[in-house]
Amino acid sequence: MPRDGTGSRHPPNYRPGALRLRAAGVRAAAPIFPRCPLTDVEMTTESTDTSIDYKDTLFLPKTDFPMRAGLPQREPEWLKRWEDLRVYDRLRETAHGRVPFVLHDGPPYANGHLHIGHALNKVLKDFIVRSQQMLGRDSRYVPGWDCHGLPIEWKIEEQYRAKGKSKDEVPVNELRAECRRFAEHWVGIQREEFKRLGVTGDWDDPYLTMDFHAEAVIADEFMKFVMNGSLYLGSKPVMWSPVEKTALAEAEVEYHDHQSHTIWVKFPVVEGPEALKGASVVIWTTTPWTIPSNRGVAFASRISYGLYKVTAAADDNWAKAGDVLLLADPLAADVMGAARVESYERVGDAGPLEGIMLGHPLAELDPFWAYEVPMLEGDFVTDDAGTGFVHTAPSHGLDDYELFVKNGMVDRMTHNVTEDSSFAEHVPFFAGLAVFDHKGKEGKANKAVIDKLVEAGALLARGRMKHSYPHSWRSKAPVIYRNTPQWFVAIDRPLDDGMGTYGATIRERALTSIDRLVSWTPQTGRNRLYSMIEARPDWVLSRQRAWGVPLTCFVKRAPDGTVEILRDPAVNARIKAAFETEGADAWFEAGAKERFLGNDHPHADWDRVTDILDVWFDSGSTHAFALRDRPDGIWPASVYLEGTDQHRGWFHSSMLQACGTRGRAPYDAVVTHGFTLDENGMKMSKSLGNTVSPADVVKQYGADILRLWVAQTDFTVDQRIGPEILKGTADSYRRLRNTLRYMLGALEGFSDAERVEPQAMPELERFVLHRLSELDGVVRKGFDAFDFQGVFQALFQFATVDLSAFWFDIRKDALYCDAPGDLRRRAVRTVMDAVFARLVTWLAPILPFTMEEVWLSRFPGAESSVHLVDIPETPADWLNAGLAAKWEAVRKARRVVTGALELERREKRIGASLEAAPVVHVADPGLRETLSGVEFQDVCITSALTLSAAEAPSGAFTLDDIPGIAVVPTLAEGEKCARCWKILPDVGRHAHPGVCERCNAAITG
RNA sequence: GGGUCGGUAGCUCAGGUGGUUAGAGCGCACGCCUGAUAAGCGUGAGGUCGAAGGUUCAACUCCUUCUCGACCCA
Repeated sequence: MPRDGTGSRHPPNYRPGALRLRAAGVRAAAPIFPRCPLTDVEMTTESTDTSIDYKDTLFLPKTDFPMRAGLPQREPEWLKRWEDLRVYDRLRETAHGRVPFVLHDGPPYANGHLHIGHALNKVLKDFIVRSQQMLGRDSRYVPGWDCHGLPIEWKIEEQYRAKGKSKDEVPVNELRAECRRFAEHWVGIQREEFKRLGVTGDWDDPYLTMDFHAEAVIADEFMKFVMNGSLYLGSKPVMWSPVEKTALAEAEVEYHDHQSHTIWVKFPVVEGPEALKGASVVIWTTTPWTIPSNRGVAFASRISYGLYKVTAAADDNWAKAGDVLLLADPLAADVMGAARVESYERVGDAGPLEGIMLGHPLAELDPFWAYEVPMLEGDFVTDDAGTGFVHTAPSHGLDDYELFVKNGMVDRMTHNVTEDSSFAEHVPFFAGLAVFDHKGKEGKANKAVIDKLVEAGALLARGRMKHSYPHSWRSKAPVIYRNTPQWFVAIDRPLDDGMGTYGATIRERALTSIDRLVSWTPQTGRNRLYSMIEARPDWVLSRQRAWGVPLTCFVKRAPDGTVEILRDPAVNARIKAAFETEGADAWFEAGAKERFLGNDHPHADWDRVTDILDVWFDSGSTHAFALRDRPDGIWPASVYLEGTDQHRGWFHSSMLQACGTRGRAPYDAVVTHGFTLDENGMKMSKSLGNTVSPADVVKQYGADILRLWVAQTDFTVDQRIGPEILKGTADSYRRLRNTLRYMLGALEGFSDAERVEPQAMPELERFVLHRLSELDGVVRKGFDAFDFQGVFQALFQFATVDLSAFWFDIRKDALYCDAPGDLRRRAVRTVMDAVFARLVTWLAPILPFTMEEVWLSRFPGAESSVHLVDIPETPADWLNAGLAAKWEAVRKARRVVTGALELERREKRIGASLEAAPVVHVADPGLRETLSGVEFQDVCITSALTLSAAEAPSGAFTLDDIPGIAVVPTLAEGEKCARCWKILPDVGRHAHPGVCERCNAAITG
């Protein structure tokens, strides 16, 4: 359709509803402007003064704030600025005396670059730290690093091997020094990577678990366990590589297929109900070599067991007619099949199995095995494979071991297998025979055991099977479970330490803390930690490694095998003092024993323990040296925040450690986040090529986009990230950025002199104040509940729906065209200023870079920073529920008008809404009065608008969900004001010929 | 294999104790504006609420099973 660009542009065939309106005899109830039916409108009139450009007389938004952010380039500039301004330190000075809030940092491990999980974690922490600060607290954050441990030690060993050296040739403290250098290197790198994300904190003085003070405190905390009697020397099965003759951690193990023997073995009932006399319990195992170390048989009471009698079998068969076997009912047929039984019958139920005693299958051959084998309830027993009974060797399996711990039978641990997986000298028949040889190939042990079982008549069947089996990832050789001496902390031993408020034992204190002292976000975390701590066995503290804090204690071994632990505060004090100045290396120096024992204890009697502490003890102790011992510290921490995997990790070890040394949890609140997956909800992996690294996001989009992604996601469960999602995040960012940009433009030159009191404002502005007050509550509550998603969503919707699409759109006219002294325009700018002050500070914890840019654009200055201010108070009396309800109704009515205009636009009868002057039929008198009081033509952005009490003519526009309102569109009468673009009848009657009355006055001044 | 948690439009999320045609924003399509312009406004199309059973007058909401995914453990 042709356009002349000068005024009204009604097509010749325009058929307005006005005719119908007139025909229906409707009279406008409250005409705002004279209105004329469209049939009376003349065709396009040439404007008389097209030569005059009134644009310069308008007050258009003015700002240098760029529409496009260029975050990747510009963010480093803000970082530099914050560093120069010493923002974090300055806040510490000015916030002194406020209510303290301390998020205690869970230390990441100092190796490798950051991945997306690190970024999520630290950004969430930063949301908390910044929001708490701006909410009026003294919010401190000291980042930390976990520096000891196996992964770093391996790296150094690898370097040695590459040079053809063995780590055994290297003096311990030389190795430790290498490890320290390695950790230092990565702490430096990670620190810069974290800072790049905009994370604020005491980056100049972080805590490291390898700081001398930290090592001294960790040792000191350990010695508290020595002194309170909870430490003991025990024995526990660990993954053991016979080839390398070393224990392996789970991470050092990989699973490959392995060909194993399978055997079905009979254990005769020697003590039990009459019905079971002469019967045998049948077990199935893939590790025949563990049979000589058998100490029990596990069953599950939820499984149904039966007594089965063999009625026919070949004469040369191991299973003979007349044998009575106990088997799980669902598995009986399988077992009989494997045993090549020709026929059998079920002769009865097994009955209760608790308390039944079995004999060892090799007991007949040698008194070595003449002990009772108890039947024990084990919840790990299943009836989907095997026999429904599990042969239990507490020294060679974790389930087995824990079952014995649970039943108080750890004294029955065996020591039958030596370092190279061969049987010890004291084991009859098998001494010297190995499970795996020095190359990891099958040894002679399994075959020998099977032969002896046959000889004893205890074998029911045998076979071979291929299954997934753990191997050393270094030698690729299969591993075994083997018990080794280890140091434990007793979880259930009552501690006489005067800290019994929440329980006598570590477990009691932990469980009470979980229930009564700690708040959980999300709530599911409570149960998770509770059930873990409720069920966990004693804490194994010792590792046979070099890079860590040693178990600083001395032992005396008595000839009967018992072990005494030295408990001397003077010795402990010497150790701590040495560590403070020299670090834990002091323990490994020559002469350390003599130095620490001093003259109080015969040096020959005592041995120095050379194991190092589980790194979980290090990080579990961070609350002692990073909170308690820092001048800026408080205890307990306000909050700990980590991934859900840390229920098993840091939350757990910190809890145990603190319950042993302080009698309660070291935190008041725990926040957990899920894991970050790819766009399809799959785990990220290099091989799948679906990884997203924080560095890539920062480079492509900027840190604020990554932070925005965090804010938009529900962090309490697993989140997704990927190209499409990030693109969406960047879109949201742009939308928000432009809204802020518009405010900057609209506020240009605003001064206090312009301010208007709320009472003097139009209702629309007071409605916006109401929304601010409402949002203030949402933001404060949301930040305190760590609900960043809720906060951001509320603010984003406010910015797009209430501001951009509604208030800004309506008030553009006032902002651009009203005279500067006009009360309405002043009210708009006053409210705009209030919106700005809040929106920018509310968003500052989430988008620190962009909000700083926005802030500086308005308040430039060398000392200016949004991060030095608080979220402003919002007057409670801005809240006005009545007004909110009223504007809810107004906006509904507006929707009907815009709907009607849209139809006109579709039909090409209008373009801009200012071309229209609709008649709005409102059935409800109350609503009609409301609309007449709010300058509804402004709200609808039409040049004129008529409210009518009359019944709507048929054909008037309505919306199903908004009854009682009908709209008849008509065209605005008059000429287009060359300045405000409204079509008004008075245009041409003023000194400035092409403009309306208002504009004429505005120009004239 | 066990335990825990989760699966609502293309994307990010809302949907008290079960109750009218399942909502929002973004994106997309279309239209408008051209004085927020690599912007702004409007309208619209998108969902068998992971699947199948069951309880109920009524289920996205309760139960069971299955499936997919994640974490922890084995």
